[in-house]
Amino acid sequence: MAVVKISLPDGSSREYPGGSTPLDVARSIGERLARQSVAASLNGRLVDIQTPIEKDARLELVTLSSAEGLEVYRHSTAHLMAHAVKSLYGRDVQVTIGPAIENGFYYDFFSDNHIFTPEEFEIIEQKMADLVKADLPITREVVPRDEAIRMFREMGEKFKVELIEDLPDEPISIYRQGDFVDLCRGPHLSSTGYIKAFKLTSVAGAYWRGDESRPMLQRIYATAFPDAKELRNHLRKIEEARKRDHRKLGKELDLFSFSEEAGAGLVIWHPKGALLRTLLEDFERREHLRRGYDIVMGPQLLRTDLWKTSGHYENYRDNMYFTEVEGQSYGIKPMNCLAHMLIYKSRIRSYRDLPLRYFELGTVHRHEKSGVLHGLLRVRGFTQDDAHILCTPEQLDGEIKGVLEFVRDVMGIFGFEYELEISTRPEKSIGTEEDWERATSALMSALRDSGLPYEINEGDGAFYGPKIDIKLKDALDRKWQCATIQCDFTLPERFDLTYVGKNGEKQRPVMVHRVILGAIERFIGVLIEHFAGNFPLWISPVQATVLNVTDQQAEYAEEVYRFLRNEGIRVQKDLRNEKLGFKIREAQMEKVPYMLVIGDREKENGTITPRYRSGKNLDSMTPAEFARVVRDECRQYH
RNA sequence: GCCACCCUAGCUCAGCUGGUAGAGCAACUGAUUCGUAAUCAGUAGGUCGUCGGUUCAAAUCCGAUGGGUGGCUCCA
Repeated sequence: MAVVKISLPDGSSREYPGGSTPLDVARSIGERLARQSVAASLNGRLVDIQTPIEKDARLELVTLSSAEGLEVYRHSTAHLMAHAVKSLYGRDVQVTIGPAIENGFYYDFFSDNHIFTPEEFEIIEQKMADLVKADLPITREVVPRDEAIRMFREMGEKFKVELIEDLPDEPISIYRQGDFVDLCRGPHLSSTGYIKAFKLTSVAGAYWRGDESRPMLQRIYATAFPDAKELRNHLRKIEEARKRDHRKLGKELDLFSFSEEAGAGLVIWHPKGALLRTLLEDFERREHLRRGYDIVMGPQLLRTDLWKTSGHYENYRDNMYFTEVEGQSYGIKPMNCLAHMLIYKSRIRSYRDLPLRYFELGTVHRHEKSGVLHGLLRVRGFTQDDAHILCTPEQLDGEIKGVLEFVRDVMGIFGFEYELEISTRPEKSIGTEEDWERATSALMSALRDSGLPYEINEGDGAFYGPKIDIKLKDALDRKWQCATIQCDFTLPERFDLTYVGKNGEKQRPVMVHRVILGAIERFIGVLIEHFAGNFPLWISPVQATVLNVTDQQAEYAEEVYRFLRNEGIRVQKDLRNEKLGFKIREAQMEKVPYMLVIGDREKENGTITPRYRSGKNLDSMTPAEFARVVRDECRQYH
C-alpha cells in the first residue's frame, strides 16, 4: 500500500499508509487529541475526521476548542435535532436547512399540519438524548445529482430537492445517521454519541430562503455546547442579560412607557426618563457647538410638494404620515434634511462659507411595520441628533475624519465598544463614477486613519451614496445601528444647491448626512442595558436621595434637600416614617447613585453621610462639600 | 407586513378539561421613631385588552380588532 506524507502545523511531517484518516493521525499523536478532534483541515479544506487520505497533504486537526470545531459540533447537533423531529413527526414535517450560529444553531422545518410549540421542546430534547445514547455513526456518501434528487423526492422532501437542483457542483454529498439522511456539505462529527449539551430555546417564523414571497417555515432555535457546564453558564448569562433588558428596567426605574391608547411605537417619557433625555440633549448641544456646528430647527410638517422635490414622496412615501388642511397636503417629516436644504438655499453661498454644519435634534416619524417595533430600539417617533454637512469636495475628507473622531470621543465617554461597517455602491444607484470614487475613498481613508477595524459591505450602500455605519450591541448581543455617516449625491442635485467658487463660477457642494447617537430613543435603550440602569452620575436623573433616620431629623433633612436642589444637584428626599434599612433598599432598587443619611450625629454637626450605591459609605461631610464632590465627579467625563 | 405565542388588581403572577376571580408587592388607615437592602396589623382595589359569536352558563371555546413577545422580511 502506498505511503502518504502528512505535514502537521508544528512543521513536522510523518508518513502513514494511504487511506489513513485524520483520526488515525490524531491517535498516533495522542489519545487525548483523538478524543478532542471533531474534524480536520486537509490542505485548508475542512473535512470529516474519517476521510481517507490518499495523497501527501497538509493536515491540521480541528478540535472543539476552535471556532471551526465548535461550528462542526453545533451543525451536527442541528442534524441531530432534525433527526429527532423526523422520527417524531415523520412525513408531517419536511426538513430544510439548519446552520450553526453564534452559541448554537437553528433548523427550519416546513409543515402544513404541525405547529411547533415550546411545550414540545422537552419531547424533542428527549428524543435527541436517545439518539445520542444510541451513538449512531454519522457517515458521508457521495451520490450523483439525479440520484440525490430521486432519493429526496421519494422521501417527500421537496425543499431539499429544490436545494439540490440549485447546487452548482456534482456529485452531491449526503450524511446518514441511523435512518436519517440529510443533504449536507459537512463536515460532521463521526457519531451522535459525541454530542453532549444542548437546549431548544425558541421557535419563530422564517421565510424559505429569506424571501417574503416564499412559504413561511418554522424555525427552532437551540443552543449547544461541548459540555453541560458551558451550557449552564451560557443560559445563566442570558438570564442575566434579560434582567438588564431596557424594557424591564424602563418600567422598574419609571423612565418611560408605551400606551396602547396612544399608539404602537410612540414613547411616553416619564419625569425621570425625560430628564435623562434632556441631559443627553444638553450634552449634545454643547458638544456640537464646540465642534463648529450650527444649531438649527425645522418644522414637523412640510408641504407634500417639497417631499416630491426631495424624492422622499417617490421612495419613502409608505413610511410617511400625511395630513391635509385647507386643501393643502402636508407630510410629517421622516427625516430632517429638507429644512436644512432650505436654510442653505436661503442666500447665496460662497466657498468661503463652507463647510456649513447644520445640527438639529430633529424629531421624526416613520411608519415602521408593526412587527419590527421593539421597545425603545425600534419606534415610530424618535429624535435624531442629526446634522448635514455641506462642504467642497476638497473638504470632504477632513469632514468625515472629524465626524469619526466625534463618534470615537462620544462612545469613549460612555464606554461603548462598537463595530464599524462601510457600504459601497449598490447596483441601483445614482451619481457619477467620480462622485462615488471620491466619497468612498474619503470614507475609507478616514476609517484607515482611525486605526479601528471595519468590515466592508460591498454594494450595500444607499442608492444616493456610500456610508459608514456604527453598531452597538444590546444586552442580548443584538446589534443596533446608532451612528451613521452617509454621503449624499441626490439632495444637493435635487435642490440645486450651489456655492460660488474661487473662480466665480457656481459649484455643487458635497453633502454628508450624519448622526452620532443616532436616535436618542434607541441610544437610551442601549445605554440602559449597557449600564444595567446604573447610570453615570452626570446623566443620572436622580443623583442623590436624602434619607432621615427618624422624624427627629426631618426638618434638618428638608433643609439639606433644599440646599442641594438650589445648588443644582438632582436630589430627592425620602422623609417617610420608615426604618432606614427600608429606605435604603428602595433607593438601591431605584439605582440612585448617592444616599445621604441623616441621623442625630449629622444633624448635630451640620453634615450628611453619603452612601454610594455600591454600598460603600463616604466620610461625613457638609452639604456644600457634597455638592462639590458631585460636580467634580460629573466633570470627569471630559 | 408574515408565522407562532401572550394580554387577569398599579406591578409580578396563579386560576386543570366552560359554572361569572386569587396571592405577593405597591396603595390607603392605624400602631411603631427604629442608623445602612423589606416593622406589624387592618382596609380597599379587577365588567379577566376591546368588540362580536357559540352556550342555560365564557377569564376559560370560536372570530375580528388593538397591544406586546420571539423571529423572518424590511429599515438602517
